Amino acid sequence: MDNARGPTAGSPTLDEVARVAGVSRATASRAVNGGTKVSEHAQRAVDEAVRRLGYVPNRAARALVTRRTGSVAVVVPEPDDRVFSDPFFAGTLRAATRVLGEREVQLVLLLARPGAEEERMLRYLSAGHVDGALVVSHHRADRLAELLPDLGIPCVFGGRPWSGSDRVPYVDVDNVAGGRMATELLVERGCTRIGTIAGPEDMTAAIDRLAGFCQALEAAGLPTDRRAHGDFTEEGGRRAAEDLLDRHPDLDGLVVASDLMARGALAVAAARGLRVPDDLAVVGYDDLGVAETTDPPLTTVRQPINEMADRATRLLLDRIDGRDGGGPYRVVIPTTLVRRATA
Amino acid sequence: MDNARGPTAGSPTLDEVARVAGVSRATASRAVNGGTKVSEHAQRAVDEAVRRLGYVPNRAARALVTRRTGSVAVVVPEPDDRVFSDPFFAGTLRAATRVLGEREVQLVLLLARPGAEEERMLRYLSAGHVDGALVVSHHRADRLAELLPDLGIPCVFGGRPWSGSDRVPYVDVDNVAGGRMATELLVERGCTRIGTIAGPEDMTAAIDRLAGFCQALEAAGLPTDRRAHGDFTEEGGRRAAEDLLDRHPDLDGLVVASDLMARGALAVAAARGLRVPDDLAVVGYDDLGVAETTDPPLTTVRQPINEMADRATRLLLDRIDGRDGGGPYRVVIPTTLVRRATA
DNA sequence: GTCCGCAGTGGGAGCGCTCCCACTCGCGTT
DNA sequence: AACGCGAGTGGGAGCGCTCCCACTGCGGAC
Repeated sequence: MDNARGPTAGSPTLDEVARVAGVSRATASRAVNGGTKVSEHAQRAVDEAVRRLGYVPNRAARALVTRRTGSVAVVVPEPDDRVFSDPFFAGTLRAATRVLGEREVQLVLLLARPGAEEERMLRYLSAGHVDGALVVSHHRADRLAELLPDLGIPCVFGGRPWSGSDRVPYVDVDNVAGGRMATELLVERGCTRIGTIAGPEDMTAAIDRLAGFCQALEAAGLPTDRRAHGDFTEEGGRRAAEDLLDRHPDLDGLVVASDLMARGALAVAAARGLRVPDDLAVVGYDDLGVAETTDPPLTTVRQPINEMADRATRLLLDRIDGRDGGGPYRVVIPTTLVRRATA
Repeated sequence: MDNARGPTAGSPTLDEVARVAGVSRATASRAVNGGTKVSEHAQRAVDEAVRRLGYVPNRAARALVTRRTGSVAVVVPEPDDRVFSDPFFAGTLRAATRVLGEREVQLVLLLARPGAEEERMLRYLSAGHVDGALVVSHHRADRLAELLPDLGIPCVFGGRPWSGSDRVPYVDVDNVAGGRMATELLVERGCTRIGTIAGPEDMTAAIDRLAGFCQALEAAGLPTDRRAHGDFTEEGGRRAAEDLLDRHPDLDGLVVASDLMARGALAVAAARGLRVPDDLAVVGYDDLGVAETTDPPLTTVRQPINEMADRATRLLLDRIDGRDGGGPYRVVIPTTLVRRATA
């Protein structure tokens, strides 16, 4: 059971680099990490040695002394298994990967359902195994926004957190404005019996979009009580649409809090023989790939998910590096309306 | 710019644990890591000290000496941004997270499009930053199956790899049998003009399903040339169905290599006024959530994705631990047919 | 001409851990 | 009574790195 081919078989160390370059280990170290106070001559020698030996710094050794792990966690406290069916995650993960990759920071994925897994996740985060945490898809029930700041680990939320919004930095899209824009479009179109399929009540994005919906209707002097809630999935949208249309068969406008749900609603409308947009105008939310492919193509509110994740990740990196005093910090990104065929 | 509150502020070390427990650091270490050769008395004292101090081992220090990082990479060499829209990933990631979590191994997500990002990914893997790699969604163009074994890092493929299948361990579902079963169902049903929407030609899963399709048709003495290819997305399925039905309007049976594509095909059939299953019987592939919600509900081949990812992850862990000689190793998991309304 | 300052350098300590090895001690064996 | 032996223990080295600090030259200021 000899574990591998002896001790340092392979991986050259900084010592070897130093020897080959004819300098001390300290100088080699300085040369490897952005050469402050290193003569041009020494720098070249070290670069050359690194190249020849194929030297790669040992992350563990470096982490031991710097107390930095060079990795950040993407935390997904999602009770629902279908997390990934939401294109929101794809975009977030992809953008985070890119930004982190630029800086050679590794992305550790932490998937945890509330309960026992959440326990372990918190333990993990507080153990200092990562330098920071990016929290995505936060729900009211997970008390992450309250707990994380006390863990002493830098964190940034994607989407406005519950309760802790004064303690925790976050990047969000302007969901209130988005909900308002979607609704105003229907008002301008001449709809007067406008309803909404809102998202889950334990997510701030859903609450905010609903608030925007109400604002627009109140401004137009229209009632705001035609509502149903879905869980951001297509099936949930279908059920909510059935429910809403049963209760309000005279609906002529519908604001849906996600494109996936809107697709479900479109199917229900078709099944009931409602022509879209003539009988029922529909506006979705996301524009992350599904809106183009619905039938008819969905008018929707675009979330600049890529920009959002990008900003959030950079903000986290900044905080890890101690830039920007560590106070709360928020970025709100505007949304845009994308007109297609349903409204 | 004082970085945090001094050096060891907080995190107790093993030394402190040892002191509190009244034993040596060596004994404390033994007690903390599965207590071999530790007296019951000492074990209790250490456990107590760990609890009181809230001790958590420093991963970096441990990694430095054991030459183990305690993390594995999940490699997704996916050229397509829509990776996550495929429920295949959700399942894989979720199962891997669970298995890895049990052992306190962290999951590092490596997303890399072929090209520059792939370069970096390979560099990363060879630098020994992770103990092993689980490769998911491998394509012919990424030469991972050839390159990885030479990197000296344990790896397991989810799905049969191209070319390197003799050098690389993998876990796969029996796609040939799955394709055959789906096709046989249509044959038994009495269909005689059976076509297929196959997956991308650069993925083994697609090739294998197509092979099963051909086997079944040949056994029944039916022609196998009614084919179109899609990219496993709904939109791709739609396009392929249009194409296929344009070329063969008389089709009475359709085997589709993924449920998402099948949904697209169903939409096309509906648009053309074809009744499913009476005019056109359809069988999908996956049963990972979308098959239940199509209209009508899709008859499909179930991939035990959870079991597959579970096995693959455990296999990887075994190889990392040096169990099972390190030779090639393959697991092929059977699929089952799930009958719903489309065939 | 002496001295200060500063760029560049190397020695060495030490991060927190594991593991090798030498040691003690109580027991059964000869 | 002397010995061997194995279970349990502690000392200490060392993993590969960074960073503090002391040192060497060499230029310019006095």
